[in-house]
Amino acid sequence: MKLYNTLTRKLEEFKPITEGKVGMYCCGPTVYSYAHIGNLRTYLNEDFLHRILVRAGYDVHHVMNITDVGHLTSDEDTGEDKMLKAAEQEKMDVLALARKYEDYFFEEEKDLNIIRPRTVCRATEHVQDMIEFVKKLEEKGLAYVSGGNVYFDTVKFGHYGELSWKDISGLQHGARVEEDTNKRNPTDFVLWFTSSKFENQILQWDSPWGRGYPGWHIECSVMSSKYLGEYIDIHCGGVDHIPVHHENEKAQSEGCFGHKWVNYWVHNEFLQLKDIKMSKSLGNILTIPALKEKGYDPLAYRYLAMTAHYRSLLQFTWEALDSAQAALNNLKSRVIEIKKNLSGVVNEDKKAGYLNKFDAAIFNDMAMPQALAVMWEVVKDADINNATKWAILSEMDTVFGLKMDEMKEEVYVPDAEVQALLDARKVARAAKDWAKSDEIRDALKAKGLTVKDLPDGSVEIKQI
RNA sequence: GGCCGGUUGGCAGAAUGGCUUAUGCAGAGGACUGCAAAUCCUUUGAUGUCGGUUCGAUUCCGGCACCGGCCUCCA
Repeated sequence: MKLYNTLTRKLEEFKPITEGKVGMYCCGPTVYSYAHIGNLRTYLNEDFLHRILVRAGYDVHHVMNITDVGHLTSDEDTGEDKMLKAAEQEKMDVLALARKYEDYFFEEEKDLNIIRPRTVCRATEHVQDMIEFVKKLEEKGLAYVSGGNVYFDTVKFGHYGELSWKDISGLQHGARVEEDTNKRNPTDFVLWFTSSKFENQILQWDSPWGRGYPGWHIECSVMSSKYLGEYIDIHCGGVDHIPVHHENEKAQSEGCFGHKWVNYWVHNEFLQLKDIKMSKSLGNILTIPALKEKGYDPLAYRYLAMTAHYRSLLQFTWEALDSAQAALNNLKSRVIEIKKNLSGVVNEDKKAGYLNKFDAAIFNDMAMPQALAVMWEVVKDADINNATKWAILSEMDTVFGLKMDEMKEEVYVPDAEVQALLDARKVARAAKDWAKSDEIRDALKAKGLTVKDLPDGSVEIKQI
């Protein structure tokens, strides 16, 4: 399969380090608040990648970190600690807060049918490993202590800036952020904090440099190498991570290991809300529970995410979500119809033809919109039987993850009151008393029930 | 200030040097229905702008306009 590699800015043929296996590390959430649907677009895209790799026959070891250690809002020794701030606001212990939002996060992922990574690792449970890692960097002369903190020396590292194609000399340092005068170079970043102003930071550990806590980037280098080794096939994250977080992870990892670290860097574009930039720090977040409350199926959001390529900005509008929900509903009724009668022989030629077309799309840098178009072709193909359609669709759904196998007619059982209304309407219709019939239909509609008069004279009733 | 990306029908969003510019939703017409709903059939509709290259450009190149991103934390 082909993947776009941020490092080379090119589409490259994917080749695993070990035949048949893929090690994939994805930056996970910082658990001080709910994950919003923008965050989740990235995790959805990573789920598609995971599923596509599985379809390609790989044994995928998917690792995701949970950032549950307080980290500053910047690489400087300034700013505020987001976790600590949230914990104060919610009057909770920091760790309890982290667990709470971690649980919420996986609930949302479950609603979106995202496969849980094989390894989920928490930063707070790997602090000793981080200390060892920083010690190695220190031994190699790539770290220095200044003002009590330990910093990574990006100039000594030698090839900093490769990922974001950043020219260090051209950076306007301090233009938008307070300068940390402890640093030797503007791009240097903290590996271990001891002298930050957060004396009441609850999550602190002893270290050779004093009591403190780790810098933000170190956890990813440490945990990824712990679970995947020093060579990683794919590293994912949002595009926002390219210039700082991933650049820093890469520098410290390659500095520590002494060789190339990640073969393919895959970055997801943002979801964009019209007129609003949604971010946790601004507090204007839209979450899966919020969508559910408005009556949307979380899988409608999953569907929406599939309609755009992962490297394009996706404009989120309520109209777009409505259209995704409508498409999902239509798909559901089609799938239910298809599954009602699966007798007959599968047309293997047609099946192979469609799946080849599908694979061509997904293996070409995850062209999910095109894969969806192929799916609709199958659904609407009048020349193949249901057995063939279902054989194709069920395979496609291992990638789409729309739970097609669970789609079934929802049987509505009317209560006595509703049944009485239905009986009364039946009588009215038999007498051709249309006014009365319509009146009852409106009354049922007010209760959230739609009535369909089927051609055979029976009545179908559904909850809206 | 520096560096990037984008502009496709009503919305979202693919693709492509020429053939009907996917797909979903919405819209229109018809069948069906007492009327609806659902379904089925049919169907309208788009490449920001000005130039250039070319037999031919939505696609390649350049100017302009507008939108967005990054250089701070962020998926």
